[in-house]
Amino acid sequence: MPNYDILAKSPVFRGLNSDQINECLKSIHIQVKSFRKDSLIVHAGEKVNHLLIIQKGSVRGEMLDYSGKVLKIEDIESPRALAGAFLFGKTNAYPVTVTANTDVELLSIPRNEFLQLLQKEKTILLNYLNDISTRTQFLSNKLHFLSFRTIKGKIAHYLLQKSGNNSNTVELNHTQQQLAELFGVTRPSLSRVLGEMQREGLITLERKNIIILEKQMLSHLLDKD
Amino acid sequence: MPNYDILAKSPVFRGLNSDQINECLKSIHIQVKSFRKDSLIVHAGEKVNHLLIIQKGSVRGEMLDYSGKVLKIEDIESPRALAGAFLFGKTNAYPVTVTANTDVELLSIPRNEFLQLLQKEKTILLNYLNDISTRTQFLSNKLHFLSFRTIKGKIAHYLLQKSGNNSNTVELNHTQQQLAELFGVTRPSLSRVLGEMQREGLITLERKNIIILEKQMLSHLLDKD
DNA sequence: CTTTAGATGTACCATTTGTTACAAAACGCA
DNA sequence: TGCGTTTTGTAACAAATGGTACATCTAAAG
Repeated sequence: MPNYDILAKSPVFRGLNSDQINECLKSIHIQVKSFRKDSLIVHAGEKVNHLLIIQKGSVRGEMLDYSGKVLKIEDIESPRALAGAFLFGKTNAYPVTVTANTDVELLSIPRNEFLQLLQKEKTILLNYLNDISTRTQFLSNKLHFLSFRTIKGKIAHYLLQKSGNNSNTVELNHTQQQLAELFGVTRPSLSRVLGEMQREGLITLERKNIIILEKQMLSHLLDKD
Repeated sequence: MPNYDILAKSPVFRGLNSDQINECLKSIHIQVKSFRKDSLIVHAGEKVNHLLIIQKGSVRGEMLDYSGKVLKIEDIESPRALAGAFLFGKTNAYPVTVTANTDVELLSIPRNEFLQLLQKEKTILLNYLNDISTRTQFLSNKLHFLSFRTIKGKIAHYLLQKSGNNSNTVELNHTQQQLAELFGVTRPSLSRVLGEMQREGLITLERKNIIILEKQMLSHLLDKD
């Protein structure tokens, strides 16, 4: 049966208390499904017809390649929802195969019932819109970022964005290793290019800071392409 | 004043007839704003507080770089909406500067009023969810695609996706130049790699078709990373 | 102050891709 | 068919990045 306290923390029901959620769910047709550890929950390519919210446990999403080998793994934990943006839209199929990491309980809401919920409860609607929109914005930014071909371009973009219009100092909250992963390049390559840019007089490297010396020059790196 | 016939074709109001749209808009507070050709409509970074639907004319979205130079341009034409996914979500600011290509009329709906509309009209809600979701899915796919480092990997992914499970022939609807742009690489590089893959016995190149010889080998190219 | 694990700088070479240029092939059209 | 345009194949070189290895530096723990 539904655990309203957990659901109250989920991205969809956030902002409602247990009683309100109880009230909402009473009027629509829902199911709670249980899965044993390591059992298959959804297969990649299956149609998405229900909103699935993880009420208990943890699952992993695995992208299978064409030879059946695992490509990427993302863990999704207890109060989150599965593939929110795939409930609507054209494709309408799970992009990943989902497997239970632990014993799992899922709250399953059919798409049409969920639609009713969205119309009835403004908070849920807003939550859901926020969730999808935020993801879209994130992907959009990521894509823009990856569109810079060279490492130098990515660094320039990153620094200019971080520094804003006034400051010339960027504080690094990440290690070079983390930055490299963010940029999709290897750590030594990143380090090398940072060194080059310092020798060229564009920036100065300090412990946890990077000081921008030639903002003008940096922005010109972004012109091409 | 609102042009209901045009709006009936917009992604948001699709499926409703002019009368129904008229009915919807009567109950909420909307504005129609006019802009002269080449005038500034929104500046990048401005808060998105209204859904803007282009009722007449065409606008361009320009991403300005840090030195003030134009980076990319996207044209948005008459029945479409501006920055739909940015009405909600965290960032909530226009990612582009929007300028009028022609004389333009925009239907402007405040976010809160639009929320009411979403709750009242199921069709509009569904339209809007479909729109955002489709964009999210598109971006998600694009990102997955770009995550393959090498040209060979991208080709392999492209061919396997296009061919499906049964067929071994992929019909090309694009020139190499178009494919290269899709992959984000130069045309000669693409051609070279295609040649290599043919010499390696993975594929056979024909005029408008590519025949997959070693599906197994192709999929193994996607394993790493 | 040492110790030690993690973070960083850097060097060397192999691969990959971009750039430019040109020739051959295919295509469309008069 | 013949001509001009577009598309494709390919070569030679430059530039960028990856992979690996190792030395140095830093910071936290003792």
